Amino acid sequence: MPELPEVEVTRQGIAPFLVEQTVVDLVIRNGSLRWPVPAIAKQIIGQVIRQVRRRAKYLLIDTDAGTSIVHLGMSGSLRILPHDTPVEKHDHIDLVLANGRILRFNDPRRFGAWLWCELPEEAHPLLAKLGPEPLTNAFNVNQLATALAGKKKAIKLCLMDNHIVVGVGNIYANEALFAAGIHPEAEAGKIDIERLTILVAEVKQILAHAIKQGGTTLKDFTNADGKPGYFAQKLHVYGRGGETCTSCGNLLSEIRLGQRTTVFCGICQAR
DNA sequence: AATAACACCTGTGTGC
DNA sequence: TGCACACAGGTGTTAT
Repeated sequence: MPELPEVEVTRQGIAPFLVEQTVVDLVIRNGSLRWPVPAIAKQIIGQVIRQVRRRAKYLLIDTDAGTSIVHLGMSGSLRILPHDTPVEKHDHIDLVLANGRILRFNDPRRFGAWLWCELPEEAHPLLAKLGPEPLTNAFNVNQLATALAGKKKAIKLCLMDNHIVVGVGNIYANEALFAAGIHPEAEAGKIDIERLTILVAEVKQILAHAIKQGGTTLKDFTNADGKPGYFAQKLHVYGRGGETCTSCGNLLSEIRLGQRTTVFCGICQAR
């Protein structure tokens, strides 16, 4: 489900209900996620939540004793609900708060994760090797050009590589390349600096705009209040293979790159 | 070292 | 109606 905008929308939605709250319980109904939810995750019980941060697509729930590392995978969601809300299918975990609310983790495919890490979490293996955040100045054309130098694989695969830049998944990789006029199969190391400059700007612009729109709801993404995102209405290529290009009217091409559906305009994104 | 393929899992849509 | 299959917003692990 979520790429960076959806995770950030989730963070913004849940944070006000969590910060400064005491955790009363952690109910694990099904700890069989991508990795087993460790027993030590219950260390959060009795702690006060200090802040809720995001690194890449990971949500970090900070307490004085440690940090819960939560990932939504492909189909995960987090909702703030009254503590007595009936449990539905795939409601795997509840973080129970002293204020009578719960943070409920639902994830049909169970590709998500709920881990625990003693500070500092930057050293955690999952987070240690991540590239720069796309919405910070650490992601810029110099950094990108350096990271892509000599790379022979397709630019789209590089955009989706967490070592190069985090948070850009299949939807926004397609959209950013269309906006920048770059063919998704273009050899990453051979793209000129002018194009890369545009690409960096488009990645930032598209992600920021998607966050403002509440994220992209393709099927079932909702924010912490249960409301969908509206960015899907602004998608130019994702999910539109065979339809007409919004810029030139040409029929959009659809291929597979790295096992992921890739859509582009052969005219606007010529090699 | 870099790249490509596979793995995890459930739900949904399509075509027969 | 049933069944087989392809595909879905991610990413760590394994193989080439």
